[in-house]
Amino acid sequence: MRPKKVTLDMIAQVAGVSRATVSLVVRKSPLVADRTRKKIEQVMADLDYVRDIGAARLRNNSSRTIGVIVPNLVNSFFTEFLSGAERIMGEDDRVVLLANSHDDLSRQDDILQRFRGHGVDGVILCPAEGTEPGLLTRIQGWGMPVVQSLREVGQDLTDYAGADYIEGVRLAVQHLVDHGWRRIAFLSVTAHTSASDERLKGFARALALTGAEDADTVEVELTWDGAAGSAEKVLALPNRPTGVLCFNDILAAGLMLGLRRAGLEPGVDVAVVGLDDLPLAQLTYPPLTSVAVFPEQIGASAARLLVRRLADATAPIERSIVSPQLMARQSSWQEAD
Amino acid sequence: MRPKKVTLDMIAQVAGVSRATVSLVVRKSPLVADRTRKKIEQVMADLDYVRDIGAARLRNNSSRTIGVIVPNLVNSFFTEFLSGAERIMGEDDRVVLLANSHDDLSRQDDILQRFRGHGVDGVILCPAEGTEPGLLTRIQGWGMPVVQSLREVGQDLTDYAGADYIEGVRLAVQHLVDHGWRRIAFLSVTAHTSASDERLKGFARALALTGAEDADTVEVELTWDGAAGSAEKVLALPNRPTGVLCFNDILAAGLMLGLRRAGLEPGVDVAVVGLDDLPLAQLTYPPLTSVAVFPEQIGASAARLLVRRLADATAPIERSIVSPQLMARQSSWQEAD
DNA sequence: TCATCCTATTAGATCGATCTAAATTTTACG
DNA sequence: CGTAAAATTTAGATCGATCTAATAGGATGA
Repeated sequence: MRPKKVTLDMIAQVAGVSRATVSLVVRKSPLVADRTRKKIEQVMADLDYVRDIGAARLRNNSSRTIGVIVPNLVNSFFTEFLSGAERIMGEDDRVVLLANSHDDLSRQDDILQRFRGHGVDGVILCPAEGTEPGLLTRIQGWGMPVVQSLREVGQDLTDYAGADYIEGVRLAVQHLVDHGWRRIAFLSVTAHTSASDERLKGFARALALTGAEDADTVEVELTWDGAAGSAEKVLALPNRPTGVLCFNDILAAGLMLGLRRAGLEPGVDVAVVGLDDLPLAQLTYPPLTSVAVFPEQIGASAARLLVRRLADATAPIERSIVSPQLMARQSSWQEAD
Repeated sequence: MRPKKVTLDMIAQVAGVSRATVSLVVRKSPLVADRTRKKIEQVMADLDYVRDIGAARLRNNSSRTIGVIVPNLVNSFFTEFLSGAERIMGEDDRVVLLANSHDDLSRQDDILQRFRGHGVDGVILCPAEGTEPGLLTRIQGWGMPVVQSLREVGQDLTDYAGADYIEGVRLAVQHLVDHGWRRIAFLSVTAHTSASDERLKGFARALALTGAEDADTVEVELTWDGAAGSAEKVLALPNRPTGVLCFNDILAAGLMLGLRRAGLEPGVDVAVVGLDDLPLAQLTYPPLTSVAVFPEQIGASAARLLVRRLADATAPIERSIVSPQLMARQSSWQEAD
């Protein structure tokens, strides 16, 4: 029924050479005479040959496959991240195995085993909440290179690609202060990862640096309900803030809606600033001031770090940090109209 | 350096049985005696054995890998779609290869070749703009089962999972009419795929069905610039609409901003309705009335269709259509406040 | 006791490409 | 022309699991 697969042997047969020679052509070795190469390439094209990478890997141990594990996929942040990683891997003629840990440790373990069984060459991991540094060393013990991204566990265990949220938060706070919003609160999330720690740390530093007044930190869940209820909590702060910096744009958008429901005009009565600059930041009303962190670029960097490590397992550990950029919009900066 | 890989042979050696028996245990065959199985399982656990699926596939032709090709990844619609597909495949102990065609035909071809080389068991394809039906039959000629999703090319060539946009559009138009917005325009995209055709067709039908007045169709590019400029075009229509139905929520959100910039209040002066009900629909101001199409479910359905076809290549072709649901919000339905 | 039928296990070939080491052909040069 | 050196090509083993067909060891029944 299904047409027999075209193999190296067939090509060899038809071209009148040995399997080994054809293999050399496939791998673009310079050892083959030009005339021979031409002839073989012709036959390959005629028969529509497709090299079986699985079989190749069995012998030479490179599957040209890498795994990416993200903790969720509903946030479009991760989509862009993936998109960047996929792009670079595609350029290097590799393929991306995708999996979603849902921030669940045992699921994350399952995925790693599955990836291992599939012989992936390496992994880009955004560790699930609660991941222990031991996991990283265990993975490396399997001979599987890892790059962490967006979140980090352990100190200098692996290469890392991420955003500079410390600087991002500083930009945001500086911007608020520059526009006269001096009593600032931070709207954070209940889940604790290096991603939230970093922002909190950045917030403390930025306050010190700018001399702004700390109106405290509020934590909500990173869900629609959490976002919806955030305004209430923020407005209940004893020292009511004039500006609020949010963990990400989703919370910021939710906060703006809540403020409005409470009769306050975002950007006029209270300034709101988000982080990440997702596409939705441009679509809220008023458009949301946010700090762009370029997830596509982070994904691409993570991929590049992994490719580099695959080429040289002994290279020194590297960190690639993408610089953030403030996108000032009307949620913090009403122009006279 | 890197610890030698644990193979079936080693397990066999240690357990004092043959490789073949161990293989039977791995595949959970009932042919093995209980005592033997126990012993072998113990050894596998002790040595941390991981079955090499690539090697297995070489012999038995199932890689437990499927490919998913989407035309872009920045739209969070596709993320949710992916998330659903990945979930079902994970449940079936399969792994997802992800690739992004960027709606580019030659890139789509490349990806298919790459997938072929990796020996994927099947593909979920959201065909790039301009894909010919011939491609589908070609893929099937390779012996590679395909499920189309979200977009469809050709008639009943493959299984298909998608949303019922005809009904979705009907719901939206009916809703507009019910709330007194009777002169309705459709804001579409310049790229023509089955996805846009279906919505346009649905629009024509819905007008006929509800007796609403056609205020014409406007096409813009599905980009931020396109969305931003859409209001101008809509307002320039000779027969200025009182309600606008949009291709998706991104355009709808852009349109609302544009309307506001032109001094019109969305939901009061002009009703706006989106399609897809992305998370951002709840975060715009006013919150956007939209038709939920449940991309996560569509992705899951596509995956289920593919799993089914992998099990039985001769099964009749099936279509799985998820029913849409109207989410009424304030962009079309101001309550007195 | 022996033929028969299970049940449990296994030897050996096999999937498709790559690697090693050796064989063959070509070229170069005295 | 002869032979060493260089350039090409190749036979055969190999990666790790699965499949086929055959085998060993009981249990059963006549």
